[in-house]
Amino acid sequence: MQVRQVKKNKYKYIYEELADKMKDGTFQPGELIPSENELAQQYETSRETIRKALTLLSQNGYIQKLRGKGSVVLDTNRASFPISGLVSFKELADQMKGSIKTEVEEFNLIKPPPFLQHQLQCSAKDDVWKVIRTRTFDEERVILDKDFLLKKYIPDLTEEICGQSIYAHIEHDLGLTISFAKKEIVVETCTEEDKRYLDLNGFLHVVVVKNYVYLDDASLFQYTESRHRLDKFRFVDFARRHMK
Amino acid sequence: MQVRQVKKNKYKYIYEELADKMKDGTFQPGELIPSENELAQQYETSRETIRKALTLLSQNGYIQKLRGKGSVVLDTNRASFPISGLVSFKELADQMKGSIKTEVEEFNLIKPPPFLQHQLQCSAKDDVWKVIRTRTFDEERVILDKDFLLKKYIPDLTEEICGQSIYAHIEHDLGLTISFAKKEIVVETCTEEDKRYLDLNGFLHVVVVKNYVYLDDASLFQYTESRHRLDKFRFVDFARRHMK
DNA sequence: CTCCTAAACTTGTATATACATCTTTAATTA
DNA sequence: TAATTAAAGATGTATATACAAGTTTAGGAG
Repeated sequence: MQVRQVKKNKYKYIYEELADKMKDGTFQPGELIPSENELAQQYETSRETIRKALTLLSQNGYIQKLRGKGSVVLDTNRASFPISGLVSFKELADQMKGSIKTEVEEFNLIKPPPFLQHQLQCSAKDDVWKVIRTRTFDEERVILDKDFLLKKYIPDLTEEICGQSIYAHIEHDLGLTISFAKKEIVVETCTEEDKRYLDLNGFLHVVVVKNYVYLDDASLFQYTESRHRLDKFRFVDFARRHMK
Repeated sequence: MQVRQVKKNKYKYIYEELADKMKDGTFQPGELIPSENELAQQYETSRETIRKALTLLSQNGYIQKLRGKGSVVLDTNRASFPISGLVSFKELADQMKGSIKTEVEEFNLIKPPPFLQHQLQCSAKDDVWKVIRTRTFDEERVILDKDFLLKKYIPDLTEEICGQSIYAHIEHDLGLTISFAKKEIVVETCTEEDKRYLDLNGFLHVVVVKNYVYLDDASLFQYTESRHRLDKFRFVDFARRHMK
């Protein structure tokens, strides 16, 4: 247990620690975790701070709060449960077995055509990084990622960075915070580009995940199309109904 | 403005009212809403209560909180934005144009085969409602919904209810609260059942949305497969990254 | 006029208290 | 013994205060 700064993120620390205990099995699904008052004593903090941590756990599908009873641990073991969207390919790949490879097929700076101006809500004069990458599982290219990033937010992008993780560069190197995304999933017929870059195995359609990604200050900085071969697509999500 | 009960849901009321103001355009995207202290004065409440309402708005994609600046209104106008999953067909249909029709194709009580026992985490002796419905848009049957509900939670289901909205029956008639769901989206090759019930127009695959739906007390009561014709499938989502 | 600084305002975190509401347990009463 | 009641314990909501930390504004120094 590390030293905590005075007024900073105690509840996040508690959230992380409790989440870890559920992931490593210290808390088993179906069990009740200690009550809010007990936890407040254990962590030498107030009940409200514990409640903030538990609210986070509830939102992310770790627990269900039962009024008058306690907080029961939910079953989150469905293989590699991403706990809701916004997981980059790199993060996903880290959790998976098998041989995974990323190849940068195209990398250049462009002036956005009209459709991109619309998607990125930018002008024709803005510079945009265009990155096309393929993702290979078991010697098959099954995902085509088309990334468009505004240069005004990401000034220094290289082909090497794209071969690793763009998100890591943004968050670690640039110190920016990716905050939220709007996601749309549809199915489209394959384009010539899909046929050129992917091993389609005769499939005529791809699942397209369109992502509009925003920074901390609510500025849209990236539009991404992730094009998946039908048989290799899978999306899992946890959703609460009334968001209380 | 209605009378509020003493210690009940003031922050939810404020959340609803502010959300309405964003939906009807009183607050425009890009604008800053009044500060927390101003809102606390307007609603004659404490800042903490306002903060709970704003946290909800943030989680549901209505606003972005900017430290030191204020809360900016996000653009939620992308046509019929469901604001994250768990939207039933009935709720969705209410928002859409065109002729939409639901037809109950099968309705009976069964003993669950092994695969269903696994999906619903129940025993072979439990009674399960099996409901198969088709959804028709513009004279084409494009969605096949296969619902399996545990009778011990939903004792009195009728074919009439299934023709309307099962969710409304559960929440209004039975007074139960649907709390959360785990969702999985994959693509599968069409089954004979798909071909029998849907107008597939030559498509060989369907998008399958598998839903595990839970009640308030964390009990799993429903497993649903929603099978969509490829060209009619669309899923939109709002997701925050670090869930703070 | 320009630059810098300090004040004012904003959201973020931590703590404390009070009471409501629901569940479970224990005690009481018939 | 059985049913009812009361108490204890759990989470939910509302309020208040204090300070931290980021942003903007206003004012002063040069």
